[in-house]
Amino acid sequence: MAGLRVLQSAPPLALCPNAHVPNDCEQCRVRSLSICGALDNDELAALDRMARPLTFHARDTLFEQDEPADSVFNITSGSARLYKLLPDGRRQIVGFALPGDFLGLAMEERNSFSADALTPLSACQFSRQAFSEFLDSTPHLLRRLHNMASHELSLAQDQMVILGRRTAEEKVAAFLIGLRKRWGRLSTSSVTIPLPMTRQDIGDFLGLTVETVSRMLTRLAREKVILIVPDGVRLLDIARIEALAES
Amino acid sequence: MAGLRVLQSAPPLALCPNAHVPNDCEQCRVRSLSICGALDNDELAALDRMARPLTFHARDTLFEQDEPADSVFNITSGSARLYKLLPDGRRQIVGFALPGDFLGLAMEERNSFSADALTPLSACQFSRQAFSEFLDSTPHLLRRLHNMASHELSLAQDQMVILGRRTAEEKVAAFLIGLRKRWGRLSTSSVTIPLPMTRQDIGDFLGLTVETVSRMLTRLAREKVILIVPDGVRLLDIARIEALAES
DNA sequence: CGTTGGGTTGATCGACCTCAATAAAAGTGG
DNA sequence: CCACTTTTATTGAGGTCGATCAACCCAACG
Repeated sequence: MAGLRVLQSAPPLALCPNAHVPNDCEQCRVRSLSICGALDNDELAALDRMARPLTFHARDTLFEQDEPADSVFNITSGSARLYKLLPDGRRQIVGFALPGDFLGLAMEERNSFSADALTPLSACQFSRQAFSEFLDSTPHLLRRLHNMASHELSLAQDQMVILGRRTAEEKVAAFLIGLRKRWGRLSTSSVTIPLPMTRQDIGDFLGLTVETVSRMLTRLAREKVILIVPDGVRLLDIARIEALAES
Repeated sequence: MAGLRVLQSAPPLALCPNAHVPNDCEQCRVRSLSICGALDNDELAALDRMARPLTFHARDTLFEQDEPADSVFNITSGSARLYKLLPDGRRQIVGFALPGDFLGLAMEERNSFSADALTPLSACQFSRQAFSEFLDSTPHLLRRLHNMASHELSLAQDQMVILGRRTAEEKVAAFLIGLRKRWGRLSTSSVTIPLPMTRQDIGDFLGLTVETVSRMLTRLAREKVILIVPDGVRLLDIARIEALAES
């Protein structure tokens, strides 16, 4: 996997299945949110034995588009961007992965997009082969995976509406509301939304240029709808911003 | 289901599971392509007993966004458009359903989009409840469903690239290439691509206006890349159009 | 026939892009 | 800890692609 660099100085960040420290899963902060939540103790132990805990630096590549998909990943902390590149360099970000997200839902031969870390990131890595076999013997895990894939599909269709039929301002508002919802599931209150990605990333997610994203954020800030803070925004007028993002 | 009108003069169009004519499935032209392809004879017979064959006129509604999703459908002939509406009337078509396609992959409580027939259409209808239970007892059908959902997700991500990062001309070219591939799986050769949808529909799928779609098709026709024929287009220069749609 | 729902074409407009400059922040090495 | 570079963010001026507005054509159909 070209460009993949795994941290050697692995601190005990892995919070999920870990081959060396069995049953680490039980302390995993994202267990109930991720695929693992579908498993009983015996199954969790079995999955545990298959898992390799990995950590990545910001900007490290998890995997690249079109390469053989030997592994699937379960993110336990940090965030990543998932993107497709056109031959001429244009980029479309198809999603941002947060803790609890599973990469490799499709279980296809090759990756249909690239993924790299936006922040230091830890994940449980599984051999696709082994995971697929485990799936065959654990139908309710398959059901869980299918539900997650269905949910992803639904989000992708929402994103199609945003990309195809919304103005720049609405796009940015919808993006913030969408992220708020996802962060909300992980932490408690969510008036302050962390933005680990750059303006360029946001633009490539929304089908806009960096400049337009910056202008729209500035405009929202000028109108006291949001407050721009380091590495995030604080939502000051949630009703206004939801009205803009209204679906 | 408001607006749903089922043809009463039901001609023997239903080619899949049929409660009144058992084992019709075996003659179903789309069996191998649809979910049914995953089943052995006994399972097919069981599914058969659950199926209600339905036919719709062009423009009939199959189901509507936000309504309770009591049924799932397997299209056996004809085509449909799947779309989301914004409160102010803007529309995004999230996909076109062709024979063999399954509607209701997500198995959620409510429909996340509306669907209506573009042509006379026949489908096998299943109670979502009953289908879900059947799924629990037939893991390889679930696997099949998951594979189809994964494929849908992948198509949705491709569409995100098209919507976010391509020009009007590229969008139209990519649309034609994408349809060609899908029709090709159903029939034999595919230089002539049926277009059962209007220019407005194409526009709402690609994030363009009717006028722009019309202009792009006219331009491609003027440059002898395509030939516009009644209810479709003929691809004259497939290399050129694939270059435009290049992913 | 008149009507209606597509489809095409032209003229004009504007939302967003492009290009450019500057500012602010984050590394990097001495 | 401070110069220096590199990356990211902001802001402005001007250009362009696709939208909007409007006219017209054509085929289907009652």
